[in-house]
Amino acid sequence: MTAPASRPQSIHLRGHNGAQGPAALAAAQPHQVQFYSANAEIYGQGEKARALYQVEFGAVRVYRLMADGRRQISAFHVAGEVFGFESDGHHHFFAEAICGSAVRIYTLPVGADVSREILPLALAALVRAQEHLMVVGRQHACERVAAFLLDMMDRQGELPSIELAMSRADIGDYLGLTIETVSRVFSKFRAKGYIRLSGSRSVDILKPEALLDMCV
Amino acid sequence: MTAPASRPQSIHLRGHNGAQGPAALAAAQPHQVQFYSANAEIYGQGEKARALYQVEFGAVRVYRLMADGRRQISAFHVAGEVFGFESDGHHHFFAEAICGSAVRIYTLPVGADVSREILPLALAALVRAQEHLMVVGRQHACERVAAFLLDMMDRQGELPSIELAMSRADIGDYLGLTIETVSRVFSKFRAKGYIRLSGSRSVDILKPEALLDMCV
DNA sequence: CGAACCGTTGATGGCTGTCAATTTTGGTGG
DNA sequence: CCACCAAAATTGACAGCCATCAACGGTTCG
Repeated sequence: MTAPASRPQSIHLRGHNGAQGPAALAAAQPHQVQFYSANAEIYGQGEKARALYQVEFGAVRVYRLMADGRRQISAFHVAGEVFGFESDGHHHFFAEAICGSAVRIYTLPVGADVSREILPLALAALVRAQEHLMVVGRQHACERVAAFLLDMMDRQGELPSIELAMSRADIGDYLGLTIETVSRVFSKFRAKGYIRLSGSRSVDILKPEALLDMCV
Repeated sequence: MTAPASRPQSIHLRGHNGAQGPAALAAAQPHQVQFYSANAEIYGQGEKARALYQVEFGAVRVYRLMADGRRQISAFHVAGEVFGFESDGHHHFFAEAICGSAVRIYTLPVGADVSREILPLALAALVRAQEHLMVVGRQHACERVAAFLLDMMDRQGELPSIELAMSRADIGDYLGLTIETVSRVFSKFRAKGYIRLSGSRSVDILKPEALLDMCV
């Protein structure tokens, strides 16, 4: 998982909310594809923002840090998804490649036509963020992990077998849990027969209904 | 706090991220102002969305419910702020007046010109939601309440004296805490001399630096 | 004046964080 | 192909924070 571009993950390009897909942003200016190796920074908090990013393959984490090192990942992005929205010309977050990844970079000619294309993407991101708030704010550890696994399954074509690009630490920082708690929940799900693990990053969802029930 | 339109809260209209204010959405169609009494529903989850909303006075909560009644408030909105963004033509959340409130309703002629106006508002909302994720996912109870109080102070013109429109239950559901925990933290802050309470909804911020320090 | 609601405070338990040790995994080099 | 190593993941013990349950005071409204 350290070698750049080592595993294209999933090339399934279905937009998650039906709002975004692999199609190019027609009105954006000529763009380029940039490769990032694992843990490479795509942009940093405070940087000037003048582009949008679309994952070609690989996976990206977008996060924020506190002074003492606590981290909150606000979103993961996989192939086809667009990220990098910012509100005042500056990035408020960090974005890093999780594994070797390719990202298409759209520079923005801040025009009305672009707004029309971008708005639905931004709104979808907003809804996702707000829904994730419910997970982090009001659900127990098991429910959070269940929601995460189902979300990942959903994004990888609803196949019952998923490949996680991210570590337990990433998952924990996404769900507001520690690595230990994430690990314990994985073990618990395995013991109950809900999932099967082949290595730590490969998960078979054996009983999606059981996981779905946990989300209430 | 129950009588409609009883207390205009703050008419200070400074947009929080500098991105939204009291100015009308120029390109939107003729609009109307609607009054809502306390706890009145403005829109419900699943409803068709065809409007944006701007608070004239009062306060609004936007939230989501789980089947068992757990609630997560994703945002509060006060005078001048715009809410009601949705991604696929349907509302994914509930919106209610917290106290008697007036809301200006903009019906949307889905055009490019409108997108240009709305996009910055949507992006600001996105950043706020993602920042709130950090609070809920990674901060302790005291830090969450401190962040909340400072945010409220910020929105009411940075005056050290703030009027809370919302109950402890609302605050708890916003911060991912119980009413008891919220109440305990308020008491703790009062004991430490960080705040002073005049009634349960009126708060004087005596040591904003102390609260700021807690947010790390 | 009583009922209902809201907020506060106390006692207790459980979930999850913390600390620590061990095992597994994945990668490297012989 | 196997040995070795560092990093990641798992598991256990324990503590602490916060949720839960409960009781009580204050305020509002009928």
